[in-house]
Amino acid sequence: MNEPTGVTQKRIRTPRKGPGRPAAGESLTPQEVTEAALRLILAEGEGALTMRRLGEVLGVRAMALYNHFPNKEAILDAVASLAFASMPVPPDKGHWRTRIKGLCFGIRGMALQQPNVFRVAMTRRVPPEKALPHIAAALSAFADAGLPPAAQAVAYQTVRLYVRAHCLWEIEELGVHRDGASAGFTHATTDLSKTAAAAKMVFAPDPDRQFEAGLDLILRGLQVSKER
Amino acid sequence: MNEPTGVTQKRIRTPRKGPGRPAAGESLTPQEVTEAALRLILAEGEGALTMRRLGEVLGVRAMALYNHFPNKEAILDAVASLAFASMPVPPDKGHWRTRIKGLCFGIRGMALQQPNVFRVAMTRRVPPEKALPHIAAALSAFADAGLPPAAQAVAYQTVRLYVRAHCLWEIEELGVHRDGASAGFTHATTDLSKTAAAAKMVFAPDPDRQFEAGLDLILRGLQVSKER
DNA sequence: CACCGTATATTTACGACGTAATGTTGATCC
DNA sequence: GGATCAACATTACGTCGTAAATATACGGTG
Repeated sequence: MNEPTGVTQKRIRTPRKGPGRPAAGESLTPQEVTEAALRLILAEGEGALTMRRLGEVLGVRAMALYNHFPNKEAILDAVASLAFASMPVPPDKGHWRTRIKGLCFGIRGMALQQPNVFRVAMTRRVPPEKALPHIAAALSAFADAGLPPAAQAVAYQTVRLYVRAHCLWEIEELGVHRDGASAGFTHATTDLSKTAAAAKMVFAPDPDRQFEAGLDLILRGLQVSKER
Repeated sequence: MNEPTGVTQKRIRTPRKGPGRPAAGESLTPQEVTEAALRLILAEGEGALTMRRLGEVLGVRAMALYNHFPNKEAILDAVASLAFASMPVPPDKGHWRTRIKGLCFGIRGMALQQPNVFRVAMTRRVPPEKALPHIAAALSAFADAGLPPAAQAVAYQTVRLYVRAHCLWEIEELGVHRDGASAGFTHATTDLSKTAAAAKMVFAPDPDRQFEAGLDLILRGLQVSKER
């Protein structure tokens, strides 16, 4: 039940013997703490992030962390910001449609590769300036699509919410559980078959196509409102 | 810090004196437990749902609950199912568009009236048969819109994810916090004004219009794919 | 009526959690 | 070279979910 996950979390520094100030240049920084927390979450899920555990990874007792962060919440916020900053932002070149889709697929890529980190990043509220590159890129694309500002805002928010929800749903349904282990597809096609063959599709395991299809659906609506 | 919330949680039955089997007809049922848990969450948020606290409300020690549920997770799952069952399902009459919108607005209504319960219901995975009425109603409407089964599935999933994400975002942004208290609108219009006037809209406090606009955007795309 | 198994509760206890409060050390500055 | 202070350790508190052991009353069976 509590077996090691295979991913070994290296201690960054060997634990110190007694109390007192550490040797010169051996002091902890918020960056180190944040990155260690991110690695811990990446490997074993948010549930594995414990003050004691994080301290252990950093070669320090739990309470030492409170010199750099006011509480655990703040550490998680920092992790979320860091994760957000690591998401790709494609350049402002090409058709607006491909730009938007590139943005969305980039986000989904991170969701699939680092589901635990993604979940933390999406669950917490992140300061808007961390997301500013993405916002700017999206709005620029929607502007190039010929949308007036108000419609840009609606489009951005709609796409953003859809992408977020789909990715969270996908990593949840794929059984990437909160605490590291991964399970098989649950394939919830119980006896919905009588409702419609379509119902099967709703829970069917083709997330790639579903993601793109939903995205295209939204962008199609955009196209229409542009043409009017 | 620990002040009463104004909403008093009544004890359903007075606590018993000693151990042993309760008098006839005084035994707990899973329904009672589930409903009490829902009331607790409704009034004070998921964070207030504690085995001890729930037991207290039911006039019982915490461990007594383990006779009816294997663990706390199961109780939360039951609450989620109960909440899901309480969501309105409009009848299959009228234009498909108004039916879909009615469905969505009904869900959002519950989200705004019972944000804490809604969050629990949306956060946990609920057995598909509990959502079957909604699924059936939505698919029926999309079928009436002339969509083939595959497109019905895409439309359903897209709308579902959007509605869920918007409602969660809204109750989060409106400051209905996880543990009962409500804060003001944070109005995160820091210095994004330089990006575009549209950026302001993204975070602007008009959730009603935003919700409907996003929904219309998606349904507009649907209309197009129907006409082809 | 006496008896007993079973369902339901209480009691006690364990380990893990976040963190408040306090103690201890080494580096740095006047 | 003593005082200051930053960064750690230590101890402790209250809370959590829940495992294990125990006690009681009801429903059958003799």
